[in-house]
Amino acid sequence: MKIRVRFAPSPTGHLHIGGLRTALFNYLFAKKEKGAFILRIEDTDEERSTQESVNAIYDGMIWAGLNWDEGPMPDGSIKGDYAPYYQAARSDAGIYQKYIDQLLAEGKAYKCYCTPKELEDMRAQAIAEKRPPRYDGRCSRLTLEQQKELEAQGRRPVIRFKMPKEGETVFNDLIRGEVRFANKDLYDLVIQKTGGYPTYNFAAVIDDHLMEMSHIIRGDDHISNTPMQIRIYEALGWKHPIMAHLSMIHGPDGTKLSKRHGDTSVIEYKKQGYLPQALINYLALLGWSTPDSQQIFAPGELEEKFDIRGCQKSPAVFDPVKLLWMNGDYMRRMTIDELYAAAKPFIDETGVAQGVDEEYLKKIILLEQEKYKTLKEIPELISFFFTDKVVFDEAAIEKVFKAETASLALKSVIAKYEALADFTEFPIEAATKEAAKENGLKNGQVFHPVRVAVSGRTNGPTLFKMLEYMGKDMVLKRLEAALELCSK
RNA sequence: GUCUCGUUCGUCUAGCGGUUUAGGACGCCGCCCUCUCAAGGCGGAGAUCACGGGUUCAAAUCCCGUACGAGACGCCA
Repeated sequence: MKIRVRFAPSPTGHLHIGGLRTALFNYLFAKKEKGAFILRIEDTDEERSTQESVNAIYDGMIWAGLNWDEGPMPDGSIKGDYAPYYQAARSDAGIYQKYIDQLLAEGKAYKCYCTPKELEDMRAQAIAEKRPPRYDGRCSRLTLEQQKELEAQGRRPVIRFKMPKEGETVFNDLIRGEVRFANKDLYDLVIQKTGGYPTYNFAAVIDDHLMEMSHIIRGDDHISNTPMQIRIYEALGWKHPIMAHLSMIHGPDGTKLSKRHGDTSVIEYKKQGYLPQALINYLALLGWSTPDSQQIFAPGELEEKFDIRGCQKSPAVFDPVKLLWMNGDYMRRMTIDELYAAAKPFIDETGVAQGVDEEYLKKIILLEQEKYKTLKEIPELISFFFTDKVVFDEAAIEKVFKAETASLALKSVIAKYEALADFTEFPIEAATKEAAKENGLKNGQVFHPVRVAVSGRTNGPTLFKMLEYMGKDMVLKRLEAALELCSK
């Protein structure tokens, strides 16, 4: 059997973390099984679907590196032999209508004339009477005359699928094993809306079959749809794909991850300076693991090691702190060229290093590589190299410059540095230590004021390299200026 | 309310009947390294495996209940 899986988002907003994870598991499964990963756009919600959202989904997927083998492409072209990949276009092509007509003709579906208001009242009443709020199938008993009468009144019907009411529907879920539903708990769901578009439960079945999906990997919020979809497959005489329901991602409060939890758009993570590889690695580990609990995966390793049997049945809480750690870990593993390329847009955005020589900027970035957790914090950490004046941290002044010996330390260091012909790391270090020794100061009593004087803060890169990169002129200027801030 | 699914350190997880004093990771704490901050190294605290019954010589692991949690119940997907 050819392995074919899909990610089928509805374009009603940005691609979010939950959606990305579903896409990722499908992608990894396809890669691992040497199958095809298909993108299908489920835009049958006429009110909410937008092309803008489709573009946002493309952006998110491409940034995350989840390239699809089939589907619509951002440049407007189409890849794959099962086009169209937009459901609205498929609907316009009459693809769904054909099967609607077939089910109608076979008596497996019927017209329902209930208005949204009537349905809402029915639900409200059912809840009040503590009954399940489901459609009771009343329109299935309408005679032809009654239907004509309602149409004469100007009512437009929806089409509902006639669910079996007895027996049970059982399917074998790849992740959960056997799942059984009593058919009495199913209900006659709408398969075609008044406007002529199919509903999700119907369109997904038709397309998954027509596009020859071998497996359906989706969130377990779809589990209760599954028996009804299976009944539609059967009514059409089709075999259903293998089902696999992923556990949900939860927020810290234990409910399904939503916007207020940080289920923010994938692009927002990009803006916040996360690396796509790190986000993907983190997401892969939410609800999935290898037998040895491996944490960090080299490029291509996830694709190789993914095994759907490692999927967790229970939901996972999204932990931004671990994501942050992982992002930092990925940043530490980057070569300077990689890091520079990734950081450049963030640096340019702030304008802190405008016109700075590339090789020089790389050296500066490298100085604090082990400190970065996101790309976004790089400009702030390196900006003191490029500003005219040092921006001092108040606490640093208080702690370091107010020391009795600060002024003495700076003065002696200035004298030493002025005399230095070779202003590079090791001579600077020797000169600084000499200054300390000659004045009976501990190294720290000199190092710390110098550090604050040139950088404005107490925590920064290794001192002497920093001074070397900064250059003699700037260092001396800053040391002089700092003298003003010291208590005598 | 009904149905479905789930339940191992705070969090992500390993574990698929004996090798378990329940392993790893994040976070937390301590020590080392050290010019600061990080990073790194080492160590520590942290889980009566939700609870109660069974099955078995033996259960975190199998079965049944209970509790709790989540999801679904749309002319949304």
